[in-house]
Amino acid sequence: MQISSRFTIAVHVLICIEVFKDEYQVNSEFIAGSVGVNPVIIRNIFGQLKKAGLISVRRGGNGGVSLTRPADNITLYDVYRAVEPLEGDELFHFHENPAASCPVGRNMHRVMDGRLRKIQSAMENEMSSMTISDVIVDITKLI
Amino acid sequence: MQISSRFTIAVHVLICIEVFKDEYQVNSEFIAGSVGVNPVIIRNIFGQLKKAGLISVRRGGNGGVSLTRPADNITLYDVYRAVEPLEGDELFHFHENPAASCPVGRNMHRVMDGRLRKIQSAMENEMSSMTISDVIVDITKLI
DNA sequence: CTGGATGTAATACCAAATATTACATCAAAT
DNA sequence: ATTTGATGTAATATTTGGTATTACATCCAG
Repeated sequence: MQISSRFTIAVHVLICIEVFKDEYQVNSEFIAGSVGVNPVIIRNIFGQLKKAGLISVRRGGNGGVSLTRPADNITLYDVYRAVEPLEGDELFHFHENPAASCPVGRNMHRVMDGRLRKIQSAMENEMSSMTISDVIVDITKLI
Repeated sequence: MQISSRFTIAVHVLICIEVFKDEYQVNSEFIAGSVGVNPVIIRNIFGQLKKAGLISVRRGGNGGVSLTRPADNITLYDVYRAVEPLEGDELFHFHENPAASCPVGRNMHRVMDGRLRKIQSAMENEMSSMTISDVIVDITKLI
């Protein structure tokens, strides 16, 4: 199962906010145009990014969004956590009812939990090493 | 979005095959009992593990399954790949229609693909470092 | 031939992602 | 204060995928 596109959309959102902040009024409609989705999708992501403290949103006629901290202080992991709320922060889903009567079923969690967490951490650490600023640097070169 | 329980179930299946091979006739019904799911779920996973070359399945009255190679030569990544068929092997899902007219939308893939792949590789490398045998060693200690 | 296992189609249900409409709410500008 | 234009969010629909279950065809050993 894939990680939903909300993650890449959220990255796209943050990049737009930073790149176009001086040229345009960056709002949900503007960003929706760049991403290619419905503005409501963007607004919902606004809500998640706001709750995570990554952006601040202004309502009203001159509304729009802006970053609450420098782009080099926002990692891809921050974004991931903001928009992919996993139950108990667990990337892997465990089958619910292993048989307590079976020596294997009874111990599956004990032997797997640590390993699954290690796998998940490897991924999260890699995400933590990349910032929105890094991505903007690369995209600016291409523009 | 979580990785489906097929992965942990498949690990459970392989462990059962190895641990109980001398004591019981290990078939879909037996394993389903240990995992706590319907036998058809197990049979479908049999199909995926078989296609990946990890197990061989015998039909008929004395049917059942067995590993095709030593448990220390089956990594968690092998299992993951067998049962989580991702489109184009991509863990992350990209929004489909970024605007070609926008300098950010136009270049999102170029600047993100490498990073996403690096994140995914970190996870896959970690999985590759763990074998079914490792898990069995731990579970045997607990039994 | 038959019993017991796999293989798999068909179906159902549920949850989540995504899209869309509609409208309440809010803030700034006039 | 009214208007304008933006966010916030509820409601709904569609689609996809995971999971469960039944039914039955297929196959193999004895």
